[in-house]
Amino acid sequence: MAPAVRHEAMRAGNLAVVLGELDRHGPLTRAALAENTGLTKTTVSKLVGDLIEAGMAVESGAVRDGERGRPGVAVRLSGHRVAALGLEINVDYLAACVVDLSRSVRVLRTQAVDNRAASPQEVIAGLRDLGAAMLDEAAGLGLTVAGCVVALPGPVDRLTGSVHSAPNLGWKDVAVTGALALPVPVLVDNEANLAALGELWFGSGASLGDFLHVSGEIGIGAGLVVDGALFRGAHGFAGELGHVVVSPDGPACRCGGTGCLERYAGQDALVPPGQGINDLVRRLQAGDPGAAEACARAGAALGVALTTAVNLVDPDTIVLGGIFAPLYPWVSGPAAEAMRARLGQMRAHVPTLAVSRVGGDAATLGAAGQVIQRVIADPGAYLDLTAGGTLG
Amino acid sequence: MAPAVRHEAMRAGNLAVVLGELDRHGPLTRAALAENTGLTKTTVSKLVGDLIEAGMAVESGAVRDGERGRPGVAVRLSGHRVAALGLEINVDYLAACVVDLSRSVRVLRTQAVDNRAASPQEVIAGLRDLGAAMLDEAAGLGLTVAGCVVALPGPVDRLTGSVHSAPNLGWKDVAVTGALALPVPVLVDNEANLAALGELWFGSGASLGDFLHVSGEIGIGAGLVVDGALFRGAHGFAGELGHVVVSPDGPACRCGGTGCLERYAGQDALVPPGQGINDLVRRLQAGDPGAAEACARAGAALGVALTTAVNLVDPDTIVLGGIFAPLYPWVSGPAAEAMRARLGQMRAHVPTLAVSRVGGDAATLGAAGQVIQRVIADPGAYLDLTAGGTLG
DNA sequence: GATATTTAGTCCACAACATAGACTAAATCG
DNA sequence: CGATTTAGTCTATGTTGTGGACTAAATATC
Repeated sequence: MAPAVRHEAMRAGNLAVVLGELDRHGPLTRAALAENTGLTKTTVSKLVGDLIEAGMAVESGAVRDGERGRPGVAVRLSGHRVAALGLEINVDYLAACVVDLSRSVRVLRTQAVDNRAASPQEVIAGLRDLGAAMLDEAAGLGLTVAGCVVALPGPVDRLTGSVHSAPNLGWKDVAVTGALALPVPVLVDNEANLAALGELWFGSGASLGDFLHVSGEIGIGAGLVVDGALFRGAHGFAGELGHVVVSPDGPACRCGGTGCLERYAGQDALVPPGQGINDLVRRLQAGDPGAAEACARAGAALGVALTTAVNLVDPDTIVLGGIFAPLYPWVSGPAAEAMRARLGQMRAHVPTLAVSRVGGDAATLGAAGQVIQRVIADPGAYLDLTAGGTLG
Repeated sequence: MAPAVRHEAMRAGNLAVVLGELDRHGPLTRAALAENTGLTKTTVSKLVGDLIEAGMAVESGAVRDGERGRPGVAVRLSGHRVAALGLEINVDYLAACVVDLSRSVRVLRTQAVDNRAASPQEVIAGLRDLGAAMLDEAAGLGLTVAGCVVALPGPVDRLTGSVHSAPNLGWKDVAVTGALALPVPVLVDNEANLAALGELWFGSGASLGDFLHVSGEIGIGAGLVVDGALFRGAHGFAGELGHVVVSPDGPACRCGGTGCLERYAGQDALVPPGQGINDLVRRLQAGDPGAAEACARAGAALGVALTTAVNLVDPDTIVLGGIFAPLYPWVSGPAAEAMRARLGQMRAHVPTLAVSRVGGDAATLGAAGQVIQRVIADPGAYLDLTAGGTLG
């Protein structure tokens, strides 16, 4: 049920309206904010005052809109006080970043580690060290970290902060949030979900409407962004594109099914064991016809799965990330062709394919971005956090 | 952007909180409402007073909770004043219903007409007559109709109230809202979407969480309900289950693709032309092995498509409606088996299959229910409508 | 260069709403 | 019958946004 609306909720709501407007439509004067939000100038002035005091907004010089009249003072999001920590555990690396309220990446670090060889406890200990170092660094920059999100390659229970099963890591029933023990609130989330959000906030997402972001790795995941928010499904396991059935009589998959997309377009289907995607790209660039053929087949299978996804979920755009980003020139054509052939007659608008603009850091950035998003959506909850903050 | 929160919005929000609580948790005393919503007794009393004055709530006798102390007065939704009109245009009938605020069906009427033989203008004129008759009848019952939703078998543009293309009706670019010209606000929506909502409000939906409702007819549509609201996708065309690819090399489909679910489990794939579903059911009940075999094949194909849907969209339950309701005993087994085989290993919870409890009226009822839902979600917008209302 | 005009931002009296707690009402318990 | 308990109302108060008057700072016009 929607919570009762009290006076404080009204206040919090309007703070969010003003901060959200600053976030979306750049620097604005108080007068313009009043115009855009429908609030009075008086109210906007008070709210902006509070945001500035909390270090979430700053004045940034006079602005003449060309017309006559007294010039206004531009107000914009401030990146000087509030920040977020993004962490990522993946098969062969740990990553961390600090992002400030204006979504500038202030620190970004990656550690190559073979996490399959280590126990979950060792991996989490390593992540804690990395996270703690990032928090120190953030403090050194004068930043107060509002929270932390951890990206994991597998389905997670966000309520308990634990992983039921992450086959790629070899994890089963690992409690992450508790074990991490960082001095900020911690949430965990699925890597594919966060990569989609990373694309939304740090890639081409702002110019996209609703989109489906495909994270091709060993498994193939997808994140669906609708109205600026993730669609998670009833249990948080939506977006398992890798196990969409491409051909019911196809080869057996590790999920127990047959003919899943993963068997046609996952990394293991494209690259012989021991090699990486870069090897494949090199062969493709050298003009190896067998490699091109394999990619075309994978692209066609991807196109079938995406057709199905479009029919069910109706995204506006489809962004290919992960291994499909470097393979885009060889994969996207056949995929788009399959979609056009199957969808073109029924739909006025067949979704466009696009490459991911964010590289391998999409999930890490999306993790931090999710905290920032939360702050912007409810600044009232974070005013205290930062009021007594560092220098300023 | 979320609208600015003004005083009136606070009021409207709390009215919705109270009315929503009454809707979900049955008759409650003012004290219990205060407890449940977090509002004070004073505030609840004022809000309840307004709701009673507007005819949206009534007091209904004293209540002793068994304990001692002064007994409270139970307050519940009132069905005596506010109502909604649901209309449906389908291939071979028109239907209409009047539903009151407490979601009781007050009038329900169906007219058998061959709408393929008539022009869209004639069909809409017929619907207008039916709708106007229902409005008269509602007025006779002392009901004020807050709005109307029209269910159509095809994708609609809800903003303009028009149908781009409804192949089953043979319609192309028909503006419905404008042509209908009823003296209440009119919206149009897709039949499969509304059938899902019909199941939510008039079937087993209340006990379900998030669910996918499959409407099998000549085409196969689906509506996904998440958090009590429809998931529509970017353009409102989500849920086209009928064109999910079951087998990429399968038979050609009228959509231009190949191997769509519709070709395996649509009405035309199960029943020879000229016959209806009832004929098939009769053969099945008589023990016709060929018919049972055909249903099993259709069920298996449905299971493959549903597996894909579960992977992408993660519903909690799947409700089979339309032609799959009478065929449930013969179709659900193979479908469930396919899903279990493909999903059981990965997922802790494989969605349950269930039969629709609402019959062919699901979409009509869902249409009216959507208006009721809107009133309950924002009673403030409808207070005036009913304040000067009929007798009382 | 002085004055009018225009736009930005602040100030102050006021209105809308929810709150807290005192108060009245109506039941059961002893 | 009085004590206790719970429901509901009443009154004074607090928080928040509003509207319009006011000040500030620019350009346009004469």
